[in-house]
Amino acid sequence: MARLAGSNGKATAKAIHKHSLELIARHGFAAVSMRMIADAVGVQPGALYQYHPTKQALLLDIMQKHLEALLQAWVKESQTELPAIEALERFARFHIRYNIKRPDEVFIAYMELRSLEPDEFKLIEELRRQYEDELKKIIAKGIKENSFKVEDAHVTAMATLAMLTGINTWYRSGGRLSQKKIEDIYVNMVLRSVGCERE
Amino acid sequence: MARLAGSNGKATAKAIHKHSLELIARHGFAAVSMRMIADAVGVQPGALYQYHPTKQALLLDIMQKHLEALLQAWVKESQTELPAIEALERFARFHIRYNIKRPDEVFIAYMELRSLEPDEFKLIEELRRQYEDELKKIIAKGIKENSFKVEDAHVTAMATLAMLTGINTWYRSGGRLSQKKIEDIYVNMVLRSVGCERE
Amino acid sequence: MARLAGSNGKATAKAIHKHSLELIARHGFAAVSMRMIADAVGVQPGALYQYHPTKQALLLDIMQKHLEALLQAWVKESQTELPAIEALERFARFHIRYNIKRPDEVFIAYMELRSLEPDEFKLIEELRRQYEDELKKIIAKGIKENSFKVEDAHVTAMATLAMLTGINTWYRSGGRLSQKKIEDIYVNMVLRSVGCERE
Amino acid sequence: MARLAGSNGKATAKAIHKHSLELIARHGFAAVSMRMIADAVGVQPGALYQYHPTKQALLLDIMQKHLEALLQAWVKESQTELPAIEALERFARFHIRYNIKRPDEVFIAYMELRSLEPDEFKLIEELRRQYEDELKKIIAKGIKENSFKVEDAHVTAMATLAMLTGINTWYRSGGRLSQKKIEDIYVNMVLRSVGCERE
DNA sequence: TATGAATGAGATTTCATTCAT
DNA sequence: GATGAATGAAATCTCATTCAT
Repeated sequence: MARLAGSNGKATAKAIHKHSLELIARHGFAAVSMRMIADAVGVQPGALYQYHPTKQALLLDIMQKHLEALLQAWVKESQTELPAIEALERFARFHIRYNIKRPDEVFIAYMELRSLEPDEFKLIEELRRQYEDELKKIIAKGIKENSFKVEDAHVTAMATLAMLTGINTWYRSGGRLSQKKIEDIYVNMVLRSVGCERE
Repeated sequence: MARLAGSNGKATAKAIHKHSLELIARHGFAAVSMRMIADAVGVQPGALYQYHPTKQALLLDIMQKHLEALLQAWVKESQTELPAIEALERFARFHIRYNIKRPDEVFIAYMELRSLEPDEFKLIEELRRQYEDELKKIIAKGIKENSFKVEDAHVTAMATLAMLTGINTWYRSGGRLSQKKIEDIYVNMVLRSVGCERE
Repeated sequence: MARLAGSNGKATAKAIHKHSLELIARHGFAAVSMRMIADAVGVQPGALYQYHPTKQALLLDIMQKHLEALLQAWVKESQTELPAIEALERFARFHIRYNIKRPDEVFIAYMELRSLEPDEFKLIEELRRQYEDELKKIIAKGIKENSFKVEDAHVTAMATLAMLTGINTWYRSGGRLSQKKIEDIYVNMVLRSVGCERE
Repeated sequence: MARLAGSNGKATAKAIHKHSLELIARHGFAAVSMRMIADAVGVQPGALYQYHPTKQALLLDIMQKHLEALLQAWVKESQTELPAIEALERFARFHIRYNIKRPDEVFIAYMELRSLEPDEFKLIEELRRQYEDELKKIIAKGIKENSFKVEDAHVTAMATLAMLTGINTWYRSGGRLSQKKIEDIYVNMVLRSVGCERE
């Protein structure tokens, strides 16, 4: 009918974001219908189009916001003057902590790349590349400092990221291991894998 | 119309498998229609139902066949009496070699779990668990033999698999590094990450 | 929000009329949405309902205003005491001149009759009939005066109107022929077609 | 569900054509929904897409088929060696007879030009131009033969066509005048309008 | 006088699936 | 073994309209 008493654009926008996130992470973008999202939000499907012109645009918004927030959070956390070993540890801990709290965003950013149109894909890939570069820079520094013993900087970065991000495939909060413990285990594995033993 | 001269069930079955694989890997199960598959195969959509009772069954068939073949291939390759270090190296090399040749199957087996019905999911999860157990056994052995220094057998197995399977996210045949070289780099990282330095 | 500083009802009403006219003429009533009109005017769709209770009413307003203005203009132009030949020429020149300046109104009045509700249709048809009757009266007079040689007054009127109104289907201002020249050509054709030669 | 016993593609295609024609002529292309057509035909809306890939394509098909049939019919009817006066009469009679039997096609071909996409429009315009050229050739011949007295060949052709096609706006079969009588009246008006008196 | 948020209905189109042939 | 014709349901998106603000 019309505008409901008490209805509020900002609140609806947030609700759409939240429920899209959950639904797309659980079922996949292609398997989630606008009706499902609308039902979750508590509006009619047509109302969604006040906030995103297409279903695609909704997906792009989710991915873009996530990656931009990730980058910004790392920029805040990182310290340029750190030795490579400490920088790597800091990166690993940051990555685990940030991602473990946002499993849906992380999952979507990785799984739904194929659902993007070419231009959208380029945009997201660029953001992802920027984040990967942060790790590559640390590894390159470690090599130059002679603190890391690795065969190939690029391969090492990819392998490290895969390992760290992989936590999300099995971690459930409240499980056998505390988050802190998991962080420690992974940090040790990562450091050993780049050939730097800590006693 | 009736059966076309020269039409052949076995060939059609294979073609369906091949094209489903490619299409589902590229676009995702939910985004692939039976018509798309039929077009790729060169038949009418109805013909697909001679080979798989539903679209779901087609997906299950693909995933099940892949995991069973993977397990069987590993059984053939593995040697029970090997020391853990060598067994881990053998496993890593096997995993890389096998998966790098079958990116579509691997991708689907990982990505489309959520597209399965509960019963189908249980079946596939059981196969996946069997494969993971092979790696866990090796790690457990290494711990008992005192050749590995790891904090947690389960976490180590998960992290190792994530690292190895992650190759598929960036590897393109004909790239900068030969497959052999990649194998070597990853084997070294894996061995170092479980705390066992070689030479 | 509330009324914008500088917003002005009269100006908005005029803008709605102008842009509706253009859009409906170009795309057809059914193909024009209230949103399209609102965008062209530069307001939100809801604002249109301050001026017309429904989309239908907007269309009726356009058609009615046009036909009433046409009739009034002819009343002003016509002179009852003229001989039929001169009256016919005057009518033809008037019709061409008036319509050639208002292609959108003419087009809509003819094309969108079917978009009207029965009652609206009756109202518009009555206005149109009044205008046709003006021509029929002239032709009847010419027959009585023996200055026209035609087989059927009604058919002649219909044919003449079709011919004259047809100009709008091909005329573009600034074309090969001046408006004056077109008028002359058509007047000659019309007069000849009712069998009255002028030397 | 599935193919119905006795269902037949050719018959359905014809039914779609017939009912689309009627509905679009009555309500206009934009105001006719695929569901309306499907209901008239007696199938589900989806079934229409076995015959035309889009609603647009259905419209184009109707217009193109009509204009091609019109041209072909005229080619069959025309005789190149006729004097211009007789050729014009023959054209006028053909046009009236052909169009009076197909009011829906004629109406759509004229009214729905604006519903076409640019490429479709070009295609239809070209066919329409070919038909107009047939009349223009006759008029040009009459001018060269000195049997017509007209000011401008193009304008005369346009005016003549408008007059003739205009019959469809008021003619209803079974009305006051027989079709033969209407033909005669219009032929006389047309001939007089090009300045050629017949006694 | 106008906006901003929403509705409920309906538009075109696609889909998995069926089954007579 | 495969086609050709169709279904019934659902998808994305648009629309006229409403009404609190």
